[in-house]
Amino acid sequence: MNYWLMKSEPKSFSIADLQSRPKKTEHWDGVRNYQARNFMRAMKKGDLAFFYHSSCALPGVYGIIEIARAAYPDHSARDPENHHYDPKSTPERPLWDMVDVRFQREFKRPVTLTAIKTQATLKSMRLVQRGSRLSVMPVTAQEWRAILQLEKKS
DNA sequence: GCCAACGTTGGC
DNA sequence: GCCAACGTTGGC
Repeated sequence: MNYWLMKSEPKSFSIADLQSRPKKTEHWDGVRNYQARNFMRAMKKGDLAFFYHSSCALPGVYGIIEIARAAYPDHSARDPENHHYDPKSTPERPLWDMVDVRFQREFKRPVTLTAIKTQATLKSMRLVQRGSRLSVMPVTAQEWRAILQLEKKS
């Protein structure tokens, strides 16, 4: 089983939005970065991910979601009306993928980016590396446990 | 293949 | 709104 972190702007899609969906499940579309896409392709059903809120008052990890379906073509890439439309993606050769995620739980209090940055054991986390802008990234088992520890402390 | 210009991300 | 950092595009 692998661990991940997935970013979303809560204005567009928050962990509360996911919880309110039928079966608490939604597809994670709109990823248009090759490295992030490749990470999604490496995801397996049953993997766990942190739901991270970005570009908001309090950026941080807000809860835990589960990968409910492995990567499959992101149809939003072929919709000219969609903000993430990409004409390079065709039915024969879909360029972009998405996964389905299911709500698992929301933290009582978020583990903020600030808290993560000040935690010595999380200094090497990809999230806080200089210039790291990936919206989907792997998390090690140690980092996963450290974040859960921070949740308890908060 | 180089690289300038441009677009995007995301914290602050 | 600013801006640093990075990715992508496209002319040459």
